[in-house]
Amino acid sequence: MSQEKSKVTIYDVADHAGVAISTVSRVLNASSDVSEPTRVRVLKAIQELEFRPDRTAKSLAQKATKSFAVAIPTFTMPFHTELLKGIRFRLRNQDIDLLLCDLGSTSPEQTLLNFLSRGAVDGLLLVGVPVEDRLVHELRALHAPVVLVGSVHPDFDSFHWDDRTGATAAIDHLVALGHEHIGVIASHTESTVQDERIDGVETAMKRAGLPFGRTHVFTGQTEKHAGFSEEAGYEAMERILTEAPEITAVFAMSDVQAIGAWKAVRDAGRDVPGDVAIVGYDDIKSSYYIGLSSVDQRMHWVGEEATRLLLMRMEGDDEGKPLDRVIVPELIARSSSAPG
Amino acid sequence: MSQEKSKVTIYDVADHAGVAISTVSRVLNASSDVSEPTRVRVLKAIQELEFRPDRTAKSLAQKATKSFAVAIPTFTMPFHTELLKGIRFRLRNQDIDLLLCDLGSTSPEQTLLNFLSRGAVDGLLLVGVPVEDRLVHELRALHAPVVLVGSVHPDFDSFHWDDRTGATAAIDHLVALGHEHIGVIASHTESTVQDERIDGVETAMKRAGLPFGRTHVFTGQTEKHAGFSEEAGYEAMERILTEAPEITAVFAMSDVQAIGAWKAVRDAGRDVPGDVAIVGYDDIKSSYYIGLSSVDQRMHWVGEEATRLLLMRMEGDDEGKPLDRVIVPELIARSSSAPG
DNA sequence: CGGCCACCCGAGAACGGTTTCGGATTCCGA
DNA sequence: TCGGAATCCGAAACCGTTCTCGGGTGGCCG
Repeated sequence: MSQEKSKVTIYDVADHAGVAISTVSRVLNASSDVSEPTRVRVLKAIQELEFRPDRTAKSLAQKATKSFAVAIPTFTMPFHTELLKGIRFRLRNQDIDLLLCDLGSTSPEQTLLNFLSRGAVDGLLLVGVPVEDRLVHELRALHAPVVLVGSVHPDFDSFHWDDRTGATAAIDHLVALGHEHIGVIASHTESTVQDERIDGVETAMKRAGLPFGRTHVFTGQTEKHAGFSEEAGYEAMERILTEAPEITAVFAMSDVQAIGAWKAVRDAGRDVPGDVAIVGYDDIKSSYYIGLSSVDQRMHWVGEEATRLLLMRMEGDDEGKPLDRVIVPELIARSSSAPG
Repeated sequence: MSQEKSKVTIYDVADHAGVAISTVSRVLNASSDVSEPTRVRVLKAIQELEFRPDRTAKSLAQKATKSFAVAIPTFTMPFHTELLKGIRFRLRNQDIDLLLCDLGSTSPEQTLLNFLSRGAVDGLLLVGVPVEDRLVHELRALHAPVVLVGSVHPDFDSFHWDDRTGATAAIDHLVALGHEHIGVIASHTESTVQDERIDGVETAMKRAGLPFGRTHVFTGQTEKHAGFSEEAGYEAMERILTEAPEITAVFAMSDVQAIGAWKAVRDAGRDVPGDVAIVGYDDIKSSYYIGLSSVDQRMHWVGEEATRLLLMRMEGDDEGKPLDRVIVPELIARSSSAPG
């Protein structure tokens, strides 16, 4: 057991095999241009010395890292899990490493800029971050392909959702069940995503000839997770039950909020869907377990496709214009909004 | 807008500022030994050229990547999510990147070996992989600190669970509720973890003077996720309901299986916990939502602490013997095993 | 006025690979 | 027998940093 302290390099292998380092390199990269006898000699030397090429050096020389990053605010949120599963699925036996950059919920922008300033990645999957001018500039400086998920920009490939239609589907469903007074549980933060969904709600309600206004939107006061938490949903529902008892159906901006709302209804001694029907958004795994109706964004599929596209770009497939794919969410009806 | 095609290097900056590259490097690394006037001159040059130091080159020169990997079989499994949250929590504002190596459920060993052969990381958090001799050798070749989670080896730091006690706690709980015929839902794969838990069950049953044997262990036939899936739990429960109707309480090896079992009970027109009480394992988020009793492994805490230790090791803190921390799981009683 | 010590900064050698370029063999047909 | 192409392989440049070492200032003291 020759317990070498220092790392064995390509030079050691070359010495041991009696060849030049370039030959060793050729063997490593399965290049042709090397005769069988010397090939096995080098291979034997590699074996005996237990040589492992250094990843960093290789990256520097080849100007490629064989890895890409997915930057995402709080990757452990339940609805991102499905996305990650999709990414991972596409990556199986691909010999490409995945760098996870969690942007945190506080200042995603800053974290991202900080991260990008390093250029150590062959591609970037940017999830759920609105792309502003300053950011565009930085992304270009990456000199690597970028695929956007959940946001749009003319300069980059993107996958994003038709939030308006998603919300409309939820409302149409509730209206079809006979509900006339529908409340919305939203987060207290500003976001275009949320605005569009509320817009969709308004459209659907108007189309059904039902009243809807800002007074039908409720929020919890909890700061946790920017108002997307279970607690926030619980609080919002409490307010609905006391301030707007005429409401018989609730549409929440996320399943997590919806779950909180459900709990509030139960704690108030009321019944779901008997007294209040509930529809959430995201269709996380738990919703399936507990029977919460929800709007499915096809997260897994998006993860897969976005990764596929990114890999293509990373292999140099430029083919003109950036792609802009719009995903239309679909409602999944379950027991939390069952009829009757 | 000087749209440089090629990347701007430290040489360009040096030229532009009229200094040597070593000086630029000094400025970058906040070293002293550089006078204020030249410092601002270099800084200005960096600004104007929008210079970003290359991460790969830096890593090569410094022999450090400022990143570590967590290798884990299927990182999207719900009970790993909490672990990742803990890791991430410990990493906030740390300027250390996280490399995710998903080992897949098929041949984790091989994937890991393949991944390690690259040595591009300052440390490794190895989760849920039994450490055999061949692997030990490879891990040493990493020349980087390794922290084990969910397995043990005398040569490495490790965090692992006292599965025996965890199982015992679950059984004690059910026994205390008056159950005398208790079934176990297990996966059909071999694993020391599972063996130890079943061992714990036996001990607890024996202590309570109740019968227990291999005939009380049930599995589903689904191959999905090596029998740790919801489907497998469902199938196992079906078998229990028909083959062993005397059983009034079930202990499942994972919450996911328990959820499947619950569904099977419901589909059979029976009641939880009235007809069958259920206790799971892992305490995933969904369990909290649906009221499933479970054994908590303190995943978040473990993730935090393991990361903390790894970071310490990465900073060169060797301090003698590897640490071996045993975590004692605790039972969380909820409605799926409520009395009466 | 000479010597010594800080203080800055530049030259150049690493770091561990890839890749271009050209030289030395060998093989073959003329 | 010789020219030329094909085949293998070595020398050296290169990737973009860090870091060691040493040299040139200027100030201060004897």
